[in-house]
Amino acid sequence: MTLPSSKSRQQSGTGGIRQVAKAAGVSTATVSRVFNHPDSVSEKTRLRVAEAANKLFYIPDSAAKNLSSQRSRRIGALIPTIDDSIFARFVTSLQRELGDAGYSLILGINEFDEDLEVKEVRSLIESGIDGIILCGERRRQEVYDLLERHNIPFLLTNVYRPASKHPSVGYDNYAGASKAAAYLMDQGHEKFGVIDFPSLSNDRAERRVEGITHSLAERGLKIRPECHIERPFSFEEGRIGLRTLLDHAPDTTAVLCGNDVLAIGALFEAQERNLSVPKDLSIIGFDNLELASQISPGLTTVDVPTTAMGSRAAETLLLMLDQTPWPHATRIPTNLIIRGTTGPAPV
Amino acid sequence: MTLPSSKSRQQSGTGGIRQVAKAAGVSTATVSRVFNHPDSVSEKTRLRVAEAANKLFYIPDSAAKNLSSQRSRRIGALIPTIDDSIFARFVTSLQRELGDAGYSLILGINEFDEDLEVKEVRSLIESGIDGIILCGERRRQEVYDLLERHNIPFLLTNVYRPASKHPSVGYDNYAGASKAAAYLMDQGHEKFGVIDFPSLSNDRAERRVEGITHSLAERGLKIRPECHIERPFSFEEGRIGLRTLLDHAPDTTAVLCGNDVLAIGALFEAQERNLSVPKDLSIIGFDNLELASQISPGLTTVDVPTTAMGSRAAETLLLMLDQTPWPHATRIPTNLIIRGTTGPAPV
DNA sequence: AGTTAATATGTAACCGTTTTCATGATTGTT
DNA sequence: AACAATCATGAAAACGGTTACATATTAACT
Repeated sequence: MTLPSSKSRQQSGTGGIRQVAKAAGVSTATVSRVFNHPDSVSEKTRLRVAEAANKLFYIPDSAAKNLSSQRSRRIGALIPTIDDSIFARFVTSLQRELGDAGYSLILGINEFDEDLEVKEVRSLIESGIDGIILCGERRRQEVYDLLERHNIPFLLTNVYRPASKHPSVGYDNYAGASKAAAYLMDQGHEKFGVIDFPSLSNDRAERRVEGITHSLAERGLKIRPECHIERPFSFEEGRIGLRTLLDHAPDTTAVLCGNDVLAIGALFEAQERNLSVPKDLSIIGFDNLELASQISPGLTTVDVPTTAMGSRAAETLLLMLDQTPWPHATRIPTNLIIRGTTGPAPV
Repeated sequence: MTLPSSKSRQQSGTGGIRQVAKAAGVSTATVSRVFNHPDSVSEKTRLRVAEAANKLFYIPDSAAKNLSSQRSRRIGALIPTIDDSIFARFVTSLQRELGDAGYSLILGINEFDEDLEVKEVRSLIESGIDGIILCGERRRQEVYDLLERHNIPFLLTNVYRPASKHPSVGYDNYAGASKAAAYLMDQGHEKFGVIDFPSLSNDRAERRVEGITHSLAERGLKIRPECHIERPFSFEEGRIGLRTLLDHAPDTTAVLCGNDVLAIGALFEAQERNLSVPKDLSIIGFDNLELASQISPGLTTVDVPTTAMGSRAAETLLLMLDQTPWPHATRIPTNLIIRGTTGPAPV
């Protein structure tokens, strides 16, 4: 007497789709079609299957789908931080657009740590992604190697680099910063200070500084090295930045900051020192956070439309995944917003 | 003469693992073991397989892995926004902790939209997750139904609910807010205003209001309905909130805000109206953003250690996934930070 | 050496979908 | 009415791994 040899390692026949198929009295193939090619199924069957699926709260298993279709519909985003409205809005926008297209976003936050970025890209690849969003251009070569080796489409963002071999969607840090510098020179300023991220680890900051330097040079001006302060990202650091700057160069009349947080920190410090802004000192930021318009005086800054950048980035990456021709570099325009922290140089 | 009926829809025998197996002269089972249970394979074979895998740049296919192991090592987080330092830090902390444990985080941002949350939970389940992090307790019942039906462990965060049947890790909004109210009453205030999120769609806001109401009631005070202003999240809305409040009740001497952004907006409005804070009006926030300590006067607020909450949440969810007993409710302590926006009630 | 226990490997079922091909049911054409 | 063309459905083979069980091999005792 032989029992049916039960070799199964798990209960069998559990496939959600099979239950739906049984409930609707059709084959699994038909159920699959109802969801993926509804037009190829007769109205009657479609309704019956839909009803059965509903009743059973059927949700297709993604691992099975992924395996069968050979794509994961998942996209990774490697970003330095989300505790900064600019990146937060960027990620939000990415998530919305990619989500609408049926992709989910996997986040890797590296806090400006390049080695961590390498680790994260490796883990993203292992976890199986269809494409990846990067911020900025400068990073460990290994990241590019890994991505290319595994044939994963990727897109640089927050940076506009038409000359790079990699596609990009972003704004022109160089142009934005030089526009700001030009405006301050038009107001008669000659003694400048710069407070920005450490540019060694941040190519965007570096580009901004280049923009400023170049713009000043055109009118025969320059920034003394001691007037170029590099500080990490926080209001407090902006304060420290201005303090350091004024210690070294008390005659400074205009300060260009790499982002609004540093700028607002600097503004607070100026106010605490009873410096009148903009009468004694002009301050200019970069990003245009909501806060910039709410403090008083309002912060003059360079507006960066991050949400738009997110949409364009998502759009572009989706084209890449589709193998549809995509724009190699998309430039998101920046805009100088003049408010109350800037004015004519003191006489 | 019959040809071998070729029914395959794709080229066959492509499984990366099979190539490795062939190259190393072993079975696929052995290759799998080399990667997942190396101790069960002899040294000699292990080396041979490892070499073959290396030579072929073998990376296991995650979809196949997921399908066969029935877990994805992916965790979803459904949060209202990341454009708020509190949530940004929370998510950052989650991502770090989960990442260290080999999980990736999939983000769903719903902008306080409950219907969107339902959609996102559905899409998360579809995309295959092992567990999920939720914020707050109140939401569409459907979310809970879906999660339970699909047997997905989930954890409520940002909320401490020992009495709920669902596990939670968070702070006590009720206690935090009543502590703040008590402090203001100790300062002699009697005419209160509240500016918070719309509590209908936010149980945390509701709990805070309950805490305040209860705390006031203990001393025979109450908040008139027209002094309870509900506004969405932004500095500008905080301004509008205070404007509305003072229109309805110009004699208000203390304002409790549901978060620092609303509170700082209210502070800006007060300053613009030349109300002296805290002499004429006391303002208190909730969250303790960096900005709260930097503006002047510094904002009195309730500190919420979000980063710690993120770690504990990650930790707890991992225990749940492991089926190791986990704490049903973890309370993250809040702390009243007294700064310059609060003081004795005007005489 | 003979028996037993432990260890290493192979075989094949299974995870839950998608899709190719075959078949059966309809419809349209003359 | 006969035949072809179209449409709807089903059967079963993939997708690339993991793992229960069987089997072959080696080590460990009497």
